[in-house]
Amino acid sequence: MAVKTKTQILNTAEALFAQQGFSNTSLRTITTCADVNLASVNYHFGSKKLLIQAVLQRYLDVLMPKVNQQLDHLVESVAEPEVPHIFEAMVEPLLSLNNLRPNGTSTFVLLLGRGYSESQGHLRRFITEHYGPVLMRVVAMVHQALPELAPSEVFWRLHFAIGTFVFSMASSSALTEIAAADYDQDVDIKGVIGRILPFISAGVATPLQTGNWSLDLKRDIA
Amino acid sequence: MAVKTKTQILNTAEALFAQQGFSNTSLRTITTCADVNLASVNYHFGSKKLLIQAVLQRYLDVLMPKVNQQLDHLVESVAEPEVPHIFEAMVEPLLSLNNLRPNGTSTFVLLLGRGYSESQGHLRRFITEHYGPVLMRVVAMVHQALPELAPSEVFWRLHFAIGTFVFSMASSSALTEIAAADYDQDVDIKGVIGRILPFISAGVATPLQTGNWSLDLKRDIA
DNA sequence: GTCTATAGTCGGATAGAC
DNA sequence: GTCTATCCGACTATAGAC
Repeated sequence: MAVKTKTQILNTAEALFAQQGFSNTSLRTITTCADVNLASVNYHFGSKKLLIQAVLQRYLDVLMPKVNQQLDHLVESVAEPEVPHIFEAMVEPLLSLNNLRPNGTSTFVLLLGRGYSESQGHLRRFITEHYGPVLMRVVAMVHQALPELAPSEVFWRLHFAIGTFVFSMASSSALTEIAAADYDQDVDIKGVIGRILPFISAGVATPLQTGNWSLDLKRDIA
Repeated sequence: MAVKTKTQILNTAEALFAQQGFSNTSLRTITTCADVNLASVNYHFGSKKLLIQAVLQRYLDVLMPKVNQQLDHLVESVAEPEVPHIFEAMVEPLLSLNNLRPNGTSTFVLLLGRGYSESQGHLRRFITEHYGPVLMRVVAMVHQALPELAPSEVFWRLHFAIGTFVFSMASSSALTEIAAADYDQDVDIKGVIGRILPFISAGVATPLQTGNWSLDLKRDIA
């Protein structure tokens, strides 16, 4: 029963964090749902912050090496990988999280989104400290595929892509429901990802606007 | 002093909500910063939830008619409005919120993002109940601009676009922080919107993929 | 309308017995 | 490792004097 309590807490916490967010999920709710004692969280993890990090670490420790591996394969087979190839390379590692745990993919992406929008500094620091090199590599490869873009522009577009991904995962149950009801479609998470990839690839790789967007706008609406 | 307290609360609350989110902003903080009594919030608004709705309503009552008006102008001047035009048409009303109040645009968009990511049901219900028709109109116009796409595909892409926008706004403090630290950039809300528009326009209007994306992927990583 | 004071709730964290 | 019991802080909301 020693190890079991710890993983039981992790499993329950990640589900609740993904559903309700970090700050809206209390340790009391977690321990009640997990059927463990309230004090055991602090015993095993030290604090709520460290529990949050542990929940994400379980996924990142699997995901990041696989992404790195896929990028290795990519640069071996393609001399100059384009943006869609780079994004495609990340899909298989993401989907493999479903083998790790039921609904592992969507859960992980949801947690990632929570980390952003609740903007708790400790989480971002934790991720960049532990998995910085792989993240840097992705950014560098995208930049190499789009040399005409300034580094800051690459930064913004990649975060927009993450935003698209995260929001869609967060709403995916609602979205697939509507799709089923209104369009008679049966779409799973793989299907959603398949629809997102062209969207974000086009967004990231779109050429720079020649004129000033705002000025063009002003003219149109004047 | 009768009306003044009420608007003072609204002004202070919206700034704090935008900065820190709804649940992380206490009535104590609001009333202290507004230099009014703690009990006055419940006297004027009834509850924290209704205060949140009142804060957003002040913006939506100005924004939504303007969006509708811009769409009127658009269909008058352009026979077949394209996707970028439709998105552009929403920018001027958004930016006009800066005339309503200092930093009105960024405040409103931030609030909207918070509303999604904190996913309090009452807020989304409030918005769709009060401003549904204008939202429906936008969907119809985008579909008209992309007749080759199935309605379901339009549905998916518009939600991707919303996701990009909402996530970026909700995380904009985190993003602008990183941009300032790593790229020495000082980006305001107009800059963020200007970067998002080309991204989501390209994503929404991208041609359908000829082959099966997932199968291409499988081949690449096999 | 505005204030003080406080009730009532829920949160994270810990001490100490077992 | 696990439990009970509890501390202490922060919050929403309200009652009642002015």
